[in-house]
Amino acid sequence: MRNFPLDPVSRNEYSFPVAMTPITRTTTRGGELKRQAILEAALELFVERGYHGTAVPTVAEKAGVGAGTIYRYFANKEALVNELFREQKQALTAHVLEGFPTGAAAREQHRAFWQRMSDFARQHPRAFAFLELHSHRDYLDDDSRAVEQGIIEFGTRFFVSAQDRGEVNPGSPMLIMSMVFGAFVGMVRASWEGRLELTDDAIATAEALCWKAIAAD
Amino acid sequence: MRNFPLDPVSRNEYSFPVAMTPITRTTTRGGELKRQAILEAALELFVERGYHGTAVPTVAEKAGVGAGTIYRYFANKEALVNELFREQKQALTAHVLEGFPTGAAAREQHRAFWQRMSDFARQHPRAFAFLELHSHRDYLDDDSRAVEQGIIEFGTRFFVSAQDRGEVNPGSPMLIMSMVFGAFVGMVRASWEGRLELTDDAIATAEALCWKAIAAD
Amino acid sequence: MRNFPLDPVSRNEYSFPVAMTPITRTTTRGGELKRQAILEAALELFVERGYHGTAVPTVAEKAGVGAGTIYRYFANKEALVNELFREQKQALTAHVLEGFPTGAAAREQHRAFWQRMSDFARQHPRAFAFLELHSHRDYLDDDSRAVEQGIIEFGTRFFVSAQDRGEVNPGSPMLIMSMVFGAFVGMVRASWEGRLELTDDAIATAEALCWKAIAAD
Amino acid sequence: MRNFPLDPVSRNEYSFPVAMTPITRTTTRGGELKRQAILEAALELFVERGYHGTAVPTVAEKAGVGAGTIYRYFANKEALVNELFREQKQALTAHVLEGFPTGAAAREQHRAFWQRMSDFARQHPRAFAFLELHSHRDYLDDDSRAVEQGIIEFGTRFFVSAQDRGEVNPGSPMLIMSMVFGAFVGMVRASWEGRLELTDDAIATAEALCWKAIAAD
DNA sequence: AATGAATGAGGCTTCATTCAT
DNA sequence: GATGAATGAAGCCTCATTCAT
Repeated sequence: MRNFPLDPVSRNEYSFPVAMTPITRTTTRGGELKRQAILEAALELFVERGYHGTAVPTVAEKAGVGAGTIYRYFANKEALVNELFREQKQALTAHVLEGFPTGAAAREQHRAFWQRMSDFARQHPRAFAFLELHSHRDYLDDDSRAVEQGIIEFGTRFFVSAQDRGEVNPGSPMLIMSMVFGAFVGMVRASWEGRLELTDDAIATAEALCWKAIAAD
Repeated sequence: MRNFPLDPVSRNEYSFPVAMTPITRTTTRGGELKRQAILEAALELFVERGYHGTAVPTVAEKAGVGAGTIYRYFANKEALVNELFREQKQALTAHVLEGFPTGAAAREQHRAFWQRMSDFARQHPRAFAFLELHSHRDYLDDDSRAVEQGIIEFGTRFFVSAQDRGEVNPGSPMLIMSMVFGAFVGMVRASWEGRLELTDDAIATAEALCWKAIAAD
Repeated sequence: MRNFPLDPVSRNEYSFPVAMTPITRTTTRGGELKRQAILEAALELFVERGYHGTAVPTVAEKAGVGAGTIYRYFANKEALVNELFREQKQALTAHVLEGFPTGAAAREQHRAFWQRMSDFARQHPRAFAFLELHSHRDYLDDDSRAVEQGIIEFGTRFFVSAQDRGEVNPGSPMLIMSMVFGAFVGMVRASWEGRLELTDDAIATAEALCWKAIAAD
Repeated sequence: MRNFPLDPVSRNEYSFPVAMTPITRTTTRGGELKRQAILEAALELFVERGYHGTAVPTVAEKAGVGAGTIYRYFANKEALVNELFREQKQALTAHVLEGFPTGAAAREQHRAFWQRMSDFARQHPRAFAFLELHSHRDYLDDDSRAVEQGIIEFGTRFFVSAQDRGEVNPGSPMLIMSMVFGAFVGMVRASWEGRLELTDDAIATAEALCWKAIAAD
């Protein structure tokens, strides 16, 4: 029926995929504040100009620190972008998964997914744009790829489980997941590019549309 | 009923939106060959490392021409990426629109759209990846943005028209279009990242799913 | 009698140890000229301030080329200092060995050695200072170490051979060689530091002193 | 007979040339300990990588003190290297000169010189390497140059005196001194580079060789 | 027309030094 | 007194662009 490989145990169970480690690299509050300022500045600039298009001193200036200071917190530019990616991807993941109604009906979960993703995209538009509207294949390290893998696996398990319970039509869970997530990203991209507005209505409509596509007949 | 602004004339008509100008900047055939070699090399490299991550001499080397030669065909690096973007976007547009069954039923047109897009994505994976998997906001000029606008407008008009004919459920055409296109991109991205294969079956399934989402009840 | 390890074949034979390759890295004359200008500028500066104390742009300026030009001829600063070291060490070696009276009496050879070394030190004082008055342990690569090894081996073989012929007193050839070469360097260093002058007389005196030290009784 | 300029008074007299000031810059014992730790760390690093190749924070780390602490003991990096040079040069000088048999026969004094130098080189190999195997022309200040001058003058006076007593062959004392010292350094350098071992035998042999070179006929 | 050597501005990073704690 | 986080000048190197050939 489905040739998607998943170990039996996980068929009806899917859970928190990524470590939610609240990293505290520096002991001092001031240090952590500076680290955050650097990450925020980098996020903003990377979204606008991309990783390679952004100069480290520019990040420093926007963060309000000296250029050399960045290297007290990050080994180099690549480490900076990787830590930023991981933190934001984990934040997105946490935003979606914390208190997620894992036991509810599939439709309910689908709605929750769209709701939580939309919340995040609206509250952290740049983080979402950085994560999903840019290609990172160039500089992501293994750790970051692992973090990225986490939410993909979670989504896939959700569809597997929902299919097994007969609430979602059969079909490759990876394909379904990619399309649903793609549709969501497409919506956010349109909003990001000013072609539509992410109102509650729009989101509800989008979610309903998507559900129609995948709901069991 | 729909507040999406479209001039009345175009409601039931949508046609070739973009200039299909087969530009021939250089008179010699050899010149055109070189120009194409440069564009192909640039495409490959931009996909892998991004625009800012790619050095002009690297493009020259991959194209098998001298570094200075690039500047006989393109004013500078930014002009190069813009021409590349336009040519590829226009190629994609042309691939979808040439001989498009404009008069057929919406479902038929939807199928044609998926089919043609998939064809293009499979025949020119790097072109598609360059166009849709990268953020270009940094360097696109007005001309390029206009070209990009073209296919968006075409898609939107299709949905407007199909809605007017009652074949597609109401709802913001821009939202619908963004989600359908997003779903398609999501599918291709998954394939690009090796998470699924773009088989005929997968594409047919995906199209059917999408149609379920938007088909009039 | 002597525990210094040397294969039997080489006992009475010692010959040209290093490749005398007249390297021509760039085809154009202009290129080679620039390369030489860079090496000369580097030599002068390294002698004065040492390798780490010399900035690459300073070398470029003194050589009369752009900073980036240096990297067309040398992979990086370390490659530059290594090529400089090898070229000069080989030049010194060649100066001593070309036409060296290998078959003559030991005293004659000793005289030739002092004569040729002195010639080189007087004609190329900076090259000699760079080679022998600085510590290179920090940045020399294997190739350079191999080149350095060449002349040491040659010297040692000379003493081995002369001892075997009974013209030089027994004793560790490595120790004798190190002391004779050290005495020569000591003399040149004194001259370099302005404490004496390298006149023909001084050199002849020095050679005679040294020979007294090692001549067979 | 000899045109080497030395004031008449000093002809038969040579004595302790340098201030042996045991400087105590800081009152506390702990302070002095820290100062020593810094100097030792610097010595080790300067020998390995040279002055310019060594970063002050690296010295601090190796010394087990904060980076800022170094600046409580030394005005700046250059002051540090100069104080290090002077202390070690004075230590070497003191090691050779304290209790030196000034009145003994020249041969005896020559033996004492080699013996004491060797002792120092074996007990403080890094100090000797720092002092004699590196070029300091870059950063030595006048004080340091004066200290360096001290032992040179002592050595020269010894040879002047020995020549006057007919125990050493005539010839420029500066040349003789430079060669003898050079031969010694050559021997130590060979040992430092692993080409021979500084055994008692080797040292005795070396001293005998040297004496042969300079002894009056 | 084509080349690729040359350039120097600008990018990433280090490090001598300072200063708030 | 001691620390080490912070700084920004300066170092090494890259690369978009030019121009002599």
